[in-house]
Amino acid sequence: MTTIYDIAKKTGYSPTTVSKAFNNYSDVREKTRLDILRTAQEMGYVPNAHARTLTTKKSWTIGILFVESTGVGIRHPFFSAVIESFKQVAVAKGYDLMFISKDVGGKQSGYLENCRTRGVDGVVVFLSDYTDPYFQELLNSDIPTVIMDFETTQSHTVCSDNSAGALQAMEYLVSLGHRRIAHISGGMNTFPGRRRQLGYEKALDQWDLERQESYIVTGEFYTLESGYEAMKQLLELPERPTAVFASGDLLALGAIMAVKDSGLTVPGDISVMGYDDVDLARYVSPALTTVRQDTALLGSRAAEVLFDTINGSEKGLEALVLPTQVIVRDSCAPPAVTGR
Amino acid sequence: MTTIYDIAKKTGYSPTTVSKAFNNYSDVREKTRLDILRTAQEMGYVPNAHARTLTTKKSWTIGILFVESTGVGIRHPFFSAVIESFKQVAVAKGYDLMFISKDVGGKQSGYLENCRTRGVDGVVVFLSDYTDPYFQELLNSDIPTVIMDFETTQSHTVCSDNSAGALQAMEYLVSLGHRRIAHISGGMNTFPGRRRQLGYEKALDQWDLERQESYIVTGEFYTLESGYEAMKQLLELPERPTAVFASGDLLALGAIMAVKDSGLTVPGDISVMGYDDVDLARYVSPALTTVRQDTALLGSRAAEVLFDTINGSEKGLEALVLPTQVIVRDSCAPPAVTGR
DNA sequence: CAGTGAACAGAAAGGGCTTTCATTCTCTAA
DNA sequence: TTAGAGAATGAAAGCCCTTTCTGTTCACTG
Repeated sequence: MTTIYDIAKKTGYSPTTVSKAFNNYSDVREKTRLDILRTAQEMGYVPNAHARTLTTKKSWTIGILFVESTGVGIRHPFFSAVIESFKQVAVAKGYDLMFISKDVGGKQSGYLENCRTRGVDGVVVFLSDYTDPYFQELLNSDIPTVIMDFETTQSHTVCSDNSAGALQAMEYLVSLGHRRIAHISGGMNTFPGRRRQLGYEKALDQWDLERQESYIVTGEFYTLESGYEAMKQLLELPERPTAVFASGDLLALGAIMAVKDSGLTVPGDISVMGYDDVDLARYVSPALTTVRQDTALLGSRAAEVLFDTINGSEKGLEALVLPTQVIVRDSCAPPAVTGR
Repeated sequence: MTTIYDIAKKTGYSPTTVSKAFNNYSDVREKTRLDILRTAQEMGYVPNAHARTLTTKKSWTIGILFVESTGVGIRHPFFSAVIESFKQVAVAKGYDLMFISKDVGGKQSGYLENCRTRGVDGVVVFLSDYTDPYFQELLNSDIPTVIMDFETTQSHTVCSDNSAGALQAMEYLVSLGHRRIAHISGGMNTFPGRRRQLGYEKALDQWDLERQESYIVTGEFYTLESGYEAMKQLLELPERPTAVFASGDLLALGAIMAVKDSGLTVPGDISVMGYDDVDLARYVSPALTTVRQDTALLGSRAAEVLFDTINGSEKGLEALVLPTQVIVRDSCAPPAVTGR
């Protein structure tokens, strides 16, 4: 492995000058610099990031903290979409991304410890369970963080406007003429789930819609299966809703299957609306009407906020809330005019 | 930041002993070790991975090299599924994962350079274009690598048996009674695409099926759109195929759309088979009959092979080829008995 | 011609950890 | 009692790089 000492020896300059040449110090003559750079090239020199980090305390590494309970991991479409766009900004600024795990070197520890050990310059956080004590520990630390899909005053946060998104969805359904609209909630233990349900409830007030306890059913973990079960319940109601707003696309797909299985049609008998606009929403039949989150923007804005902090801008904590958009496809229609 | 020197000072032992205590050297008395560990805990000591790497030349980091042309990045379902399972093995063995980009610190360089700079212990490679000169450079280096979805004698490789998978697909179609089977190829410039097409052609021979130039159409980039276009072409053929084997699920979905748009049905008029079994294959209608790759196994086997190499097992190069499986759903049926 | 400042270069001290080798201490056996 | 064997500990060098501070040279200025 070639080091700056080897280059120093070969060129006759000191290691100091070699280092300076690489770091564009002004007190190195251009000719000297070129000489050193050329020799370095010839000798196949590659700088050692660890040695550099050791002295500069800067690792040019961002940690990705991503924990969710269902085991899909990276495959999670929302996560991967956001991270992809985050990554582009990061790479452009010279940072690389590293996954942070809870245990380091086989030993049970915590995120914070792993972050410190690895010396990351910042962390981007995706968590389904924000009550995780290890996460709290990280939050209380001085490591720059940006948290996705959550709100707290302890860190920068970036999320889309879940409540308003739900409201938009409801507005669309109302505009089609629906009055009996049910909600398949993602559950109150995830932040977006809570917010979307809140949006749903706001909508009930706002347009003075029928409010029934039984119109809110919870589908755990945003899975297709739980969406199916939730819809089954809704279908058995004496006063069946004419439309259903599901807190996630998979929930909506499950709901659609349940409707079909019970011999009814979507959107003929029941309209179903999703949330997220995952890839497959356009491919299913009927294509899913849903609320899209701007994942690309979420990722890039998060990156910008984080790098601003890392570079010491004193803007104070940012709580970005990004707008959503209703994507109209084929799973919603005006309610059937039934005997009344 | 607490260092071993701080602990040394506080406990009265030397830094050497402190270091040894952490690394379970046998020449540290148990009492001493416990004393040191407790003090470390109290002082909030966290080891510095960079310092350690600097001396040991081991970073406990695996680089992920993933480059593809279409811009989906991490969202790529095959990639993310494999990496997720790879990651689990890696974390269990104490390694963390880091994305390797082509340019390091804003400067254009190469994967190899970035790997060396970051001092990764190994690399797992996903590339759509294996002729990339930067990749060749890495391949020729001495950094342990495992390459997914590719075969070469210069590195470990892990891929599923694309050719056999295609053969299985064809076998299934033949078993349904099809004789005029077309192929929507992913193109010859990706390794899996080539192999699958090879399997298709083998099948033609094996079952003595109708062989027509025009039965092979290429859908670039495995996109839905190109699948659609490819199918359009096939539909215009004077002697229309009764079944189509597509090299990827999105191609197949596009094909199905084209069939529907032309007023025909799947599988009534034409059977369509995919490859990959992406998540959405089960959700579309008709649910897609396809060939599944065992992504979990691909990832974990790749990890094992790589860690074996890193830990110096001298097993020689491995070229793992994993079996595939036909997943029967609703997009294939026996050919319609047309006027003959 | 002394004095000044710019331009260029290098010595040396770290940064936090590991590892080799030497040293000290404590027993045991003769 | 003492040589010798372990057991326990530590000194010091090294990993590769950055940065501060000092030193030298040289071209000018007044």
